[in-house]
Amino acid sequence: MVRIKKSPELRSNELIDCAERLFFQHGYESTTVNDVIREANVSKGAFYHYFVSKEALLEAVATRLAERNLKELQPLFEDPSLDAVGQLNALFAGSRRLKLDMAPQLKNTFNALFKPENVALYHRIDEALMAVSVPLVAEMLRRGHEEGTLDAPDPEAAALMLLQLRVSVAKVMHTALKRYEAGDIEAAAAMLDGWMRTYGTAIERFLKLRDGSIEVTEPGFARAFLEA
Amino acid sequence: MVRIKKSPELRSNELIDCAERLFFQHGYESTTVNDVIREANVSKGAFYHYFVSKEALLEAVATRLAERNLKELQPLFEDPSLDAVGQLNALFAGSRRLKLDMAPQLKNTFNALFKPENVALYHRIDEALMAVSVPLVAEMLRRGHEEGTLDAPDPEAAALMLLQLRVSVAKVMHTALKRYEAGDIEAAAAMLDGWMRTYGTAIERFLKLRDGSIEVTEPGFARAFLEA
DNA sequence: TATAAATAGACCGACGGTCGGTTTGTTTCA
DNA sequence: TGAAACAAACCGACCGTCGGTCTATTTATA
Repeated sequence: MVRIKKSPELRSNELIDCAERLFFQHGYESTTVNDVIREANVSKGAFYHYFVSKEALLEAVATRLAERNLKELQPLFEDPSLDAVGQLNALFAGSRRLKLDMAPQLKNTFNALFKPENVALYHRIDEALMAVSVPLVAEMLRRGHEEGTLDAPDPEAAALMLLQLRVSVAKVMHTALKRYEAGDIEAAAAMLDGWMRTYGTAIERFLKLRDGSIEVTEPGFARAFLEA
Repeated sequence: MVRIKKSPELRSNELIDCAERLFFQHGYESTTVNDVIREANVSKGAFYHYFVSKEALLEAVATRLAERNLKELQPLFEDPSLDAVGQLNALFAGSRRLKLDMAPQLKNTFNALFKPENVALYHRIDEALMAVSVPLVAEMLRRGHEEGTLDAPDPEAAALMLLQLRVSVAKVMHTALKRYEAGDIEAAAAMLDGWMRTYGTAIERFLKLRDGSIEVTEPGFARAFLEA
């Protein structure tokens, strides 16, 4: 094979690119190191020069995903024109926009992430996302508590719990998606919509906000997402 | 090797016994099928006669664990002398008793379950526990809503969310345990106690109960558990 | 030109899983 | 009654694949 040399960062990123694609496409366990190096046109020696193990590659994928997520969220949390509740709502609004824009990829991602052979992938990504999100949300809750716009005893704990609740929404999005694909469209949309509302209610009550102050979803969103 | 024949159920349970022990002791991934059959004194052929894969064995372990959990919880949920809030508190009280009684094993379990090589184990157990718990809790919430002792819109969704919150408590128990083992006893106890209180507050607020009606923990519990 | 980083790819051992065959118990029927 | 037929349980040698290692070679750079 011809010997090609590239800058370390480039190579490393190419490997992570391939891995990310393959992991989501075929699952983490079903993707072999040989698959990755074939796609990336790299020898095994080169691969193990950059990553000590397949596991390390997974971690790199998860970390990069979380970092990108952080970069998107960061500005929102630093916006001084919004109070904490406004930030939360902006977060959900942004999340909705993103979900609609990237619906096809996202659906694919969900399907991949919840496959049993992908628990490792799911877990690592969740861990990485939590690691970057908890401090951000905790800080937001602290500010909101000081402003008096919400009531969050122990912002750290509350942040983790709020983010933990997010998992239940992800779960229900997945089952709703399955149901939609099975043709049960009405039920799927109704379920997703209802659960997202309940999620909003849970947050409102937990943070002692008045009813309706959190807008996790908006009329027609569930359906629009499913049909996108 | 001498040929020993046993009733299928016995054999199968022996295999699950060994697997459970080995999985928790050395981790799921580090435990090989050969390890299991060696401990169980069974040939490979016999093993694959009972389980189609190593994965299937893991599922069996998780399912049995969840079933046992269900058997312990079932009576409590059927106790007619308690209202829904009383049931919840009884649940937490029982859980505390159990935690103190089995503290050593539980600590070991926690350490095993949160090791990175055990995500599959963790995930499967969580899934199995959820599957048996959600209907129970949902039914309890429905009853409570009818009684008027609590306010749970959409009991199914609320049940899943409440149970999802439990994960954050498990996470904090693990970190508190680590901190305790590192010698930071005061901080560990304070952290665990505080977070459990926050968990209680979250539940109270979500279900619109009056402050202090949910007793997730009691004075001195966190410390007692850590020192047990 | 010396040195270290980067790349190549043959190779290894362990692992999950398969397969052909044996043993044991149970059912069927002359 | 007993032997033939069948099914379930069991055995362990074997296989293909996979993550990871190793040695050799090339390339950049100081």
